[in-house]
Amino acid sequence: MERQKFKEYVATKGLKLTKKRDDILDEILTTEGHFDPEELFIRMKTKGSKVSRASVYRTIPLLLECGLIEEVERIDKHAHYEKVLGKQHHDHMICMKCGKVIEFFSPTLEMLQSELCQKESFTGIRHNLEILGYCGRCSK
Amino acid sequence: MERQKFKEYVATKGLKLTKKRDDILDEILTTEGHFDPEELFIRMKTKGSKVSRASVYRTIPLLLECGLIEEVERIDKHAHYEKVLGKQHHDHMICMKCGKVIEFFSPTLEMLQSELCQKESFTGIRHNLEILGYCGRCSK
DNA sequence: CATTAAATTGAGACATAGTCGCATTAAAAG
DNA sequence: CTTTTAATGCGACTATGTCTCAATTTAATG
Ligand SMILES: [Mn+2]
Ligand SMILES: [Mn+2]
Ligand SMILES: [Zn+2]
Ligand SMILES: [Zn+2]
Repeated sequence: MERQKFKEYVATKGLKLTKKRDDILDEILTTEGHFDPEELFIRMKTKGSKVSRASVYRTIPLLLECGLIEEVERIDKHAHYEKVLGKQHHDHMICMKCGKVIEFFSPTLEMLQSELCQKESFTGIRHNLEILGYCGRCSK
Repeated sequence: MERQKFKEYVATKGLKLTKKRDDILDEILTTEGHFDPEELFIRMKTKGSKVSRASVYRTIPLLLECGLIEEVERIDKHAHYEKVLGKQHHDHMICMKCGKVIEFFSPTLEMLQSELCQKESFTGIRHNLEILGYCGRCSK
């Protein structure tokens, strides 16, 4: 069904549904958790794919635009994404010691943000909340 | 008083309070709003300072650590900072069309985040919330 | 199926942000 | 003033991402 969504998106944009784009989507769909473009590219290469780095980087914005993936963090100078799939939107807590990532979702938080946007006459499209600190294990 | 704080920080760390570090702090203190390291460096160069790019980049983490500046955004692959000075902590809404940045602060939001951290046994140190969308003018 | 126009691709050059090693210089302690 | 230690500038280097362009693929049309 993700492929269908992508196909439709690509069609409405007058773009072509190519084998390479499909391969990239495939690899992302079978990836659990967060990923970054470079790592994705290397993984595909390792598996024998003939895809190029440029194509990986060029496909990511398309998948973002049609809502199949989201940017979740931008740390250490590079972007990280995750597939949206059945997952509902969530934000992240990141442990500065061990790197553990805790995903959380709070309807109250989302609501509050809507209110804050309204107050500023701002039309919020998306947001990114990262809480940095120490996980339970590392706080000790 | 900022210089004093920096001086103390530097002392406790066994570092030296050099003229260059002082110059960089100076330039930041006279900067209104957000800045990025590259722009700061160019500005200092233009004003005739002999400071090097490396020193600017090396001083920023020190100022972060002692709480004189904060990282506020990481967009377009590069980091942006702002001085903390009298300003209270706040988060940002960023217009994806005109680039306008709206600063806001909500005690409720801060409180809620504390609760969420507690629920996850997470010790939150700092956070970064960016809401992307369209400002009042650009929503029209 | 063949033709064709438009989009996509890979390769590698290029860009940008930031980091690092090392010889030289400056700070501060005695 | 001397000594020790840290900081500096320079430029090379790294990492992440973007761009150009010739060659290829797609998909629409006949
Ligand atoms: Mn996630
Ligand atoms: Mn701000
Ligand atoms: Zn941890
Ligand atoms: Zn705007």
